[in-house]
Amino acid sequence: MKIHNQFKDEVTTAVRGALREMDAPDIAFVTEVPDNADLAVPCFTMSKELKMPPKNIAEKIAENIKPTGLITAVSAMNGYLNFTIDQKILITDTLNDIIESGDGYGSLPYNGKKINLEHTSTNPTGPIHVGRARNPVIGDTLARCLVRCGYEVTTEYYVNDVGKQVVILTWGVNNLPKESVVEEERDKTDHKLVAYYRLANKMMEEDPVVQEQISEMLRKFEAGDQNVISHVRETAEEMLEGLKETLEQINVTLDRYTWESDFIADGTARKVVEELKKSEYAGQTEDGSWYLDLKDFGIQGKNTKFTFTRADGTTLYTTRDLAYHLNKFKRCDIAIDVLGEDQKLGSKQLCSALEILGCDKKPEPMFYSFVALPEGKMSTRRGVVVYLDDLIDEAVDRAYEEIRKRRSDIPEDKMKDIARSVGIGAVRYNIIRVHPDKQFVFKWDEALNFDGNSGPYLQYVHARACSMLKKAGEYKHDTDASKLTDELEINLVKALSKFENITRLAGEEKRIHMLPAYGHEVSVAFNQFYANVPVLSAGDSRDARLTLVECTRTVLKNILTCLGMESPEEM
RNA sequence: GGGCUCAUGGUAUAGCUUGGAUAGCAUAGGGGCUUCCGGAGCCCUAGACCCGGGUUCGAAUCCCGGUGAGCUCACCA
Repeated sequence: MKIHNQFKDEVTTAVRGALREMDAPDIAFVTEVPDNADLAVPCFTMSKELKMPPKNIAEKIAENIKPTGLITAVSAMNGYLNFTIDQKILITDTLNDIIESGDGYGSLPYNGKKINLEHTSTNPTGPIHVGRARNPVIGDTLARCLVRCGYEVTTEYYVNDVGKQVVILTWGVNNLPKESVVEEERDKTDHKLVAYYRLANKMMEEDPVVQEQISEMLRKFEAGDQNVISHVRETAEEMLEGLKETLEQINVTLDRYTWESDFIADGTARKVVEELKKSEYAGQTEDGSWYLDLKDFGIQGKNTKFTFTRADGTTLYTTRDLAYHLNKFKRCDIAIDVLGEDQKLGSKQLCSALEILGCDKKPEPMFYSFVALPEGKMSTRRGVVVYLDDLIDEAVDRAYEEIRKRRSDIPEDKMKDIARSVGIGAVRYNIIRVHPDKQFVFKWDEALNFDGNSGPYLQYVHARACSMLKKAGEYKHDTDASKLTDELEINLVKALSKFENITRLAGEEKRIHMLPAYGHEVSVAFNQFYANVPVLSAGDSRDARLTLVECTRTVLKNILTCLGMESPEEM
C-alpha cells in the first residue's frame, strides 16, 4: 500500500510540475483509480481556466512529463492523463511486504485510541431471529476491522433487564406450570424460556387478573423491590446464556456485558434526571412527567418533546441509556452503537440530551435496516420468526451435503468441522455483503448462497492455495518480478496490494461491505491465474509462482479472519 | 401529515459521500472448457440506472418535484 501512496505522490508532483511549465501552477486537479490505468487525472476541470479543450490539455501535460521513479508511462486519452506504475517494483514490494507482515499484512499501526463498540443488545425475551441477525454480524465484523485499523476495541452488549417485556417474561417463568407451555424442541435456555413469554403475553391480553398481577409486579420493580428485581435479573441471565451460545456459533464473542438495572441501582440514572431538570430546555407536564424540548436540536415531527421521567418520577429507558453512555465515555475515546433503523430518532435525541448535559462526546451510530420475511415483519411475541439457530443449522447441513458429494476421503468428524466453517461463513458473508441501509427480505436460497459471490467461494480459493502449497513441499521465497510477467499474475498482485486501503475504508469509514467485495475480487483473480498459469510444473518460475500462491493465501486468510470466517485448509 | 432511509438487467447486489472515459459483480438463461496443480472452478453470450424537471462541457451520482417500499413521530424498551 505504501507503494500506491508513493506512486500517487509522484504523479501529483509530476502533474504539478508540468502545469508550472504551462504557467498554471495553482490549478486544481484530482487523481482517480480507473480500470484501464493505474492512476488517472481527468483534465476537464482545467478546461475553463486554461481556455483549451480537455483533450489538448491532457496531451500537453503528457508531453511535459518524463517517466521517472515509479511512473513508467504517461499517456493522454479522451481528456484523461493515464499513468502506469512500475510493475516490477509493485510486484516485488507487495510480495515482500506480505511475506514480512504475514497475519499483520493490511493492518495499520496501533494508534492508542480506545473504541467501545456496542452491538447486538437484543432484548432478553427470546432467541435471536434473523430479523435482528445483522446486528451481531455487522458489529463483530466492524470490531475486527477497527482492530486492524489500529484501535483498541472493546465490544459490549447492553442487557435490557428492566421494563415491561422482561417482567412479563419473568411472571411467566415464575407462575406458569411447565406442562402449560408449548415445548420448543431445541435444548437451549432461550428457546425454552420464550414459550413462557408467549403464553404470558397471550394470557395478559385475555385475562384481567393476569394483567393486574403483571402490573403489580412492574410497580414493585419500579419501587425497587429487591425480590422482584433479582428474579427478573436471574431470568434475563438465563435467557442470555442461550443468546451467547448462538453468538458463539457464528464466531461472535463480546468482551463485556453491561446491565441496564445497574444504572438504577448505582443512582446514576437518578443523577441524570436531576441534571436534566436544571436545563433551560427542561419542562414538566401537568401530570408531573419531565421532558426536554428538542425543537432547537433539529428534531422534527409533531412532538419534539423527549420525556425523561414518568409522572411518578421514575426513570425511563432513555434516561438509563443516557447514564449508560456517560459511563461508556469514561472508558473510551470513541463510542460506536450498532443499532436497528428504528433507533434513529432515539439516537438523535440521546445525542442532544448528552449535549445538554455538557458531554463533549457523542456516540457514532451505525444503523441497519431490518430483515423481513416474505410474509412481513418478524415478531417474537407472535412467533412469526426464523431463528438464527435454525438458519445456522440449515447452512451447516447444506454445507455437509456439498462436502459429502465430492469428498469420500475425509473422516466424518472432520467433514462436520468443515461443514460448520463453510455454513457459518456463508451466513456471515451474505449478511455483510449488502449495504446496511438496504432493507432485505429473507429468502433461504439467498441466505444460503454457496457459489459465485459467496463465502464458500473465498474459502474454496484458500483451500486450493493450501492444497498446492502442501503438494509443493519445500521451496524458496522468490519475489523476482521478472519471473511473474503473465497478465494474470500481475492482476493478482495488484489485487493483493489494495488490502490496506480496503481495511481503512471498512474500518475508518464503516464501509464493511467493501470487505466481501474485495475478497471476491482477490478470489476471482486467483481462480483466473490458477486456471491458466501452471505452478508446480513451472520450471524457473516455480518458486516465484509458489510465493505468489502463498501470498494470496495469506491475504485471503486475513480477509476471512476480518469477516469472522474460518479458513479451512481443505473442503 | 412531518422526518429519516431505500429504488440499478428476470432475480439479487456494487458504484452515489468527493459528478467524468465501455455502469461492476453474482445468479437464473444460451453456448463452450476436465492430457495438467481441487470443475464449490474457468471462458464466451444476452440483459439494467423508478418517473419528470434543473445545475453542468458532462448526472446512476448533486438539487427540486412526483411515485412506490421500510422505519419513525410513547409517561415502551
